[in-house]
Amino acid sequence: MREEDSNWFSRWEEQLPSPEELMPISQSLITPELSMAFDIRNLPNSPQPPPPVPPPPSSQPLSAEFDSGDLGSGAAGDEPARTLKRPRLVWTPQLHKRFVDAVAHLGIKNAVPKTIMQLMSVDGLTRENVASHLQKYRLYLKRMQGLSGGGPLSAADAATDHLFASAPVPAHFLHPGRSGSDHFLPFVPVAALQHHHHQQLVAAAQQQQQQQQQQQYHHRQVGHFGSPPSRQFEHGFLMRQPQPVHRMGAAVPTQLPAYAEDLESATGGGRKVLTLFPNGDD
DNA sequence: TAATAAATAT
DNA sequence: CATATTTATT
Repeated sequence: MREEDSNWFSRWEEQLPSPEELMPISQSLITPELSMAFDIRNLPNSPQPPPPVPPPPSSQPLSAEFDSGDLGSGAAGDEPARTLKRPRLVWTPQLHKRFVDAVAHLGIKNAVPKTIMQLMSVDGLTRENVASHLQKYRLYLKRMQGLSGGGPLSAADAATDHLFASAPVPAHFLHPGRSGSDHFLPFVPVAALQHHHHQQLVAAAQQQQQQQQQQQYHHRQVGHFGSPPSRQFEHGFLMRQPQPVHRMGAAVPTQLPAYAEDLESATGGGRKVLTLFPNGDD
C-alpha cells in the first residue's frame, strides 16, 4: 500500500460502497427539483405509439419548492430547459459489468453500440456513451491480447484499466477469428440477479436524482434539503420500460434483469456527474 | 504537470 | 458504426 494506491483507492471506495448503506443516505441526499421526461425516445415512425408520456416537453418548471431565487448568482439569464449539457457519465464497475454482459450475450457480431444500449436497458444511458465505452473496451481487449503470451502482468495495466479489470472478460472476446464464426452463445454468464432488496428506495431516490440531473449545474454543494416528499413510490421501478425494438432483423435475446441508476455528486467541486449503477449483485 | 476517462467530431 | 480528436476530471 503506497500513497499511489490511496489515490485511486479513495475514489474507488466511493464506487463500490454497500448499496444498502448508501440507500438511507441517498434518501437524505435526494433533493426534489424540476421533473422532465428525458426518457422520451424519438421514434422516426411510430406505428402504434401508445405513449404513456403525460408530461409534454413543456418543461421548465421548477417546483420551486425551495428557494429558487437566485440560482446563478452573477449568471444573468440562465437557460436551463434547453441547452442542457448532460453530466459526465461515470462508468461504475457494475455498469461496466452489465456492458460486458450485454456484449457477451449479443456476440461480437451484434455487439454494436445501438444493440448494446438496448440490451442494457439502462435508463439515462445513451448510444454515445456506449459507443465511447465500447471503443475503449476494444482497445483494452486488444492490449490484453498483445500482452498475453509471455508478457507478464504489467502493473500499469492494472492501474490504468482497473475498471475493466473489475469486469470478467469473456475469453471469446480475446479471439476474434476463432471457430469460423463467433455466433456461438452457450449460455448467459449473467448468473441470477434476483435481489429485490430495497429497490423501491433506490428507485425513489433515483427518480429524484434524475430530476437533479436536469437541473442546472449550479449549486456547488448540495446538502440535504430535508424535504422528503412522500409521493414517489408510485412510480414503479426505474428500469427502462420494455422498449419494443423495431427495425431489428434479429431480435435481441432478452433484456437483462433490471438496473437502476444513481446520481451521485462526485468531487466536491460541484460538477454533477451521473453515475448509473445497477442495483443487482456483482 | 501529466494522465485517464468521457464526450464530441469526423 | 468506427475512429480520431478534443475536452474535462483526477
